[in-house]
Amino acid sequence: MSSGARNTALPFDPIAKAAQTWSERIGSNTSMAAVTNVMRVQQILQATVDDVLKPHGLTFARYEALVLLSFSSRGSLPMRLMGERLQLHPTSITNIVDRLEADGLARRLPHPNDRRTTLVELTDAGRERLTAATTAVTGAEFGFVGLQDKELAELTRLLTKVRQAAGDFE
Amino acid sequence: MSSGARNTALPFDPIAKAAQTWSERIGSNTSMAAVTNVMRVQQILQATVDDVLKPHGLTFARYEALVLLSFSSRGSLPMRLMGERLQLHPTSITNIVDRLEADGLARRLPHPNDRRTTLVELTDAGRERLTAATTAVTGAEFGFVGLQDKELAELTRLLTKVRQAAGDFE
DNA sequence: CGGATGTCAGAGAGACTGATATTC
DNA sequence: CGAATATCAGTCGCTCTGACATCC
Repeated sequence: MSSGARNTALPFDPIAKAAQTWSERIGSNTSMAAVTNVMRVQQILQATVDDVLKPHGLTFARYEALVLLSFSSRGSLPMRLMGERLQLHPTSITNIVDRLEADGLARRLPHPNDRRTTLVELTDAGRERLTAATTAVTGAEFGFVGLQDKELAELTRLLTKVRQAAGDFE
Repeated sequence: MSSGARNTALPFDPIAKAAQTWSERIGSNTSMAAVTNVMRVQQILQATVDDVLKPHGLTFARYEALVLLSFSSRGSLPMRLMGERLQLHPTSITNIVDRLEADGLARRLPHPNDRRTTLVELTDAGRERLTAATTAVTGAEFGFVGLQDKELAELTRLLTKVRQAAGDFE
């Protein structure tokens, strides 16, 4: 994770070049170019955000979990619900909560009515850590550079459409 | 990899909901929403493409490497150049080429002039595998659904702008 | 009983660091 | 000599599958 292969600034866009060769030899390339771009931009954003969060002892996945917990109205969330919102496998949630708990940022609680369920809530340390991390990550604009707010909104609109078509939500 | 947490189709968009809460409590959320969308769409695309490629014994990373090799004019590429084009760490290239070679899809060759350099070229089996995989992956439109060609092009334009601003190319 | 919830063990692919041999 | 190329060993964070205990 983090820095990656970002030392070399190529004199041309390798993805655009591949897209052109693709269209010459294979055919329509709009999907292929879009996919490659999503993959690469995700890689860039992940590396940047993780770099920013590293001094705070967080990864983006854990940061997202903290944000989610801080947004819950009751102050705690069942693990199952966390997995649903973050679109993560139950074992991934277990893993993330394990690490947050080991760092003293979150705490497991028994559910009052349903003993199958485990609730998770932020600790005071978790809240403080989240505040500091949020300052850092918004200061870096989440690694997002080069786009105006209007373009960011358009990007969000297009990607949301994809998620909906893929069945992420209704 | 592959399927992931895609069983649950939520009745609402969790990312949009988080973005709204974010703007109420923290402030401007355009970067945050865009980043989360990129992360999630990448996850969806990766899972879909890997599922399609699995019967062909390939991952997206290996598929990309095969495409790159097939696009080279001389029929072979130095490993260093592969890393540059695919934006991958040298050890990742070693890893990928190891696997392609183990599957008989690519072959290492000594460089005629520079004995530090290792060239990689496709085998006939690699070319055949690539053709079959390309048919499969284009048939699935690389997992990209819900967007018109025009929107795909716009998406590519925006993401390319991000990559350029991030210093991927000049 | 069937279904839901969370955990554990094990595996996998990808990416990193640090060290190393070889060659220019 | 320093710089470049590729490899190897080890590590890490994340995710998955399959099995399991517990509880509704």
